[in-house]
Amino acid sequence: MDNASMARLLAEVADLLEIDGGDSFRIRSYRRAAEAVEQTTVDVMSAVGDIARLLEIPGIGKGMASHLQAIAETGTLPLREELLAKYGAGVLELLKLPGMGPKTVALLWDAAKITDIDQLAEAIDAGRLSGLPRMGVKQIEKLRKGIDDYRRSAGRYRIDIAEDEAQRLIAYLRAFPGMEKVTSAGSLRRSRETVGDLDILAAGPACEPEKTGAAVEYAAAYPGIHDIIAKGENKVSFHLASGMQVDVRLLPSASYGAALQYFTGSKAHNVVLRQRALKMGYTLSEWALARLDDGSTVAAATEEEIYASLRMDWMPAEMRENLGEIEAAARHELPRLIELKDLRGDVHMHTSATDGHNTIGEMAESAHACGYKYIAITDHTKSMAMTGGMDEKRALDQIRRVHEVDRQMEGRVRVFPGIEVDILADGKLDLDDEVLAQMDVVIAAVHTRFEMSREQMTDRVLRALENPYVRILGHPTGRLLLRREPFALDMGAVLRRAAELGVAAEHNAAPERLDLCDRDLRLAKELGCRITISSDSHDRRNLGKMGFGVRQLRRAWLGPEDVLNTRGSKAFLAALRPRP
DNA sequence: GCCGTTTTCGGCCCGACTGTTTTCAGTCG
Repeated sequence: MDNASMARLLAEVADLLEIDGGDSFRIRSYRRAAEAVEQTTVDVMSAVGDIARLLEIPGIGKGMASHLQAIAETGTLPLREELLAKYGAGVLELLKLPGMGPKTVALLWDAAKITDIDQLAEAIDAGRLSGLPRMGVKQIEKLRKGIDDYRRSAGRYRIDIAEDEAQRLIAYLRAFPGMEKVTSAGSLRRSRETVGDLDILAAGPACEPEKTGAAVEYAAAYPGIHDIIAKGENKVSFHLASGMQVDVRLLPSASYGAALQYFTGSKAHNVVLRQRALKMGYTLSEWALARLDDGSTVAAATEEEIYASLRMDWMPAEMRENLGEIEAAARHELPRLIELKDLRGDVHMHTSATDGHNTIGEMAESAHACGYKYIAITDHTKSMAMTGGMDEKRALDQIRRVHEVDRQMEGRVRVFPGIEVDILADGKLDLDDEVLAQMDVVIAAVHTRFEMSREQMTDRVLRALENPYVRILGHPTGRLLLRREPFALDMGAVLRRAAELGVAAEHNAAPERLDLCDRDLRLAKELGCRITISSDSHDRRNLGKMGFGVRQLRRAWLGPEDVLNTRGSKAFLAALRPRP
């Protein structure tokens, strides 16, 4: 078992203990241990024999070490089994509903014998919840909506999780002799934020027609399979343990490009492309681009040949949504899209002063190792109490330390003082202007998770933008993909005002955030609002991990000139709203 | 359940906000 799975088990115990009303400090120990196991570079599975190594991991003590040993041995731990037997596994899913915490789960379990989402939905419909403590009309309505949202989003997976699964499977398939080209297609290749199912294409000698038997059997024996949906001559479909559906297609090499084009989509892109082919006297399928009259193949082996035969330039998969890319490719006017290597700095990160794991110096060194020329240190402010957010005095101390590290780096990496300042309910910022004035990078961000009308939220952000020290609007849509409802915001109004004021909008590249969806990013470009991309790193190991974020930028057709941190440090600061 | 040297016991994390409470419990980050 890998660290991540072990961490998940510990986190489950924490959740279950919370429902059970356990000691809050003990619960936190399990949570901390879960985080520790996920973060540590120690491979717990191979270290369980050596208790001293486990104890070296901060947050793991004697008790937790023996739990880890139990997990390694049995795949679970007694406390978890005991609690699962009492409450059922469904309660863990209940916790994922917005507004549903351990106390409410316990209440529902206690008073209405509700142990999973289906039972909750049924109880709501039957009106069995009204009359329960703290279950007013609004609360029940919120739960009903939460269930709907949850069910709608279930079945789609965050891109980073899908990519992980795909890479594992691809590595497995490539190990089979005669399966040479293996790649993912579909929405994963197009870099959608979420992916419904995996499309994996494989070609090579073992995938040629009538020779696929052994390769099919091999694919169907993938260790991660939960159940097989279909198994044919050139296709195997199955579910993974996570519930994700996978289609593996075996293709003759001669048709690889046609299949890759076809299964990458999108559907809308393909429809228009096939119409274009027809007008030119061709027909396009997953097997080939062929002449209508005699059926002879025009192009099939590579995507480039197919697009070229349709008198178009090849385009990156991220663009294939029928949003004008076909016309642009036909006119040979496709824009150059931003690439990871264009980035020269990262301007949003946390240190151990608040909820990060590393010092300023460590972040600076890691940035240098990533090839960055500059970073900004942007810890939290005081109203983010749980993160140890900084008050004015600590913020000033932090500025001094940042300048010190900046000097020590001797120009290898510039280190700018900054802050991720919280926007309070009235639109005011959570730090005095005199302190903000000393920061190079002031990111104003909404951290509320409370329901607020679209108008209120928009108003709140607009007011914050008026503060002259704000230079970047942090993760404006506040989306936590697939987890909670995004808060509604009039993005048009906010981005337009930001553009007027010279405030840049931040695209948070952390895969679980990706705050600006491609639609918002397109909107920003349209409204002339500049963009920054940041890792929001809380750990130096996440510095440089901007790949998924950059792929979203590419989906919005953004080029290096649209994104501010493709510029050098001076040009970057100069491009932000001027400091008063 | 973890941690530490002022401690091997007694700390550990807090503020904003909502709903339903007429004074506060619960959720969230």
